Amino acid sequence: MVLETVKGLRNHATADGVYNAIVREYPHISRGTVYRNLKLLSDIGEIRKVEIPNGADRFDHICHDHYHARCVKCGQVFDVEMDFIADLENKIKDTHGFEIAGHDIFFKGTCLGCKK
Amino acid sequence: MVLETVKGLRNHATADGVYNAIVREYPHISRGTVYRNLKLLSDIGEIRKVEIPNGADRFDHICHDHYHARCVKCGQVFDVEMDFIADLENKIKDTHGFEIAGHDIFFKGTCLGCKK
DNA sequence: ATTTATGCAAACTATTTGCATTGCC
DNA sequence: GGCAATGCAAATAGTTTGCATAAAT
Repeated sequence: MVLETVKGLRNHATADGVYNAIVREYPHISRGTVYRNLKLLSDIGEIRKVEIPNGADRFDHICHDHYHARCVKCGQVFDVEMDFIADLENKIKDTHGFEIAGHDIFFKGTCLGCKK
Repeated sequence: MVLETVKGLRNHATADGVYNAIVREYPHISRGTVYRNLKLLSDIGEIRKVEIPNGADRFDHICHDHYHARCVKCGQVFDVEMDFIADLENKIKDTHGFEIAGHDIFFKGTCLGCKK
């Protein structure tokens, strides 16, 4: 049910958003269960956990690798239409032995709604 | 004193790290004061606050724009030796009205110490 | 019956804030 | 005296966890 909900809410739902969506139909569910299942689902790769700097984690149904933008006013997270730079880590001059496993890019700014 | 300490600890200190460093010499200082001064100093641009996905904020003395890598095992944050991509936001195909103010790149992986 | 998941509440981490108090010009 | 900075504790947000109960196999 958590999986269905994450897929349904397309907008990078927070754990709390998922909980709120589910609790409307199943008032007995607890936050603990939501968190546990979100963790489980992202561990097995059914959904993706997007860790946001200075903000609650977001959960998205997996599609392609992509970047995110966060509005500094309302905190909403948006997908960024930009090609994924698969070879970005090759641009690092010296990793000093750090073994890179991946990267994320976050843009910050003001969303359309908050500009008004 | 908070400023001195952030400059002294070069390694992206957390607020707690700054507090711990100061409290050794001034046992009376409170976390609240450290947080308040860290905020103040980063607001006026004396230090830089680096907001980390899924981790405590880090504070650094300002130098150039640069990216960070975080070890998934120990949580330590490292500077990445890579040119800053000033025009990265120009690669976005359609911002949908989102006004970009800046970006950050985070690499994740395993540091030298934790690989052993 | 035995494993597994759930609800609930408490704990935890990082941070902010209200408020009385201290220190300074 | 008056104003800003501090200490302290409580409040907050997001998340995890221990444990007894309830489901599922």
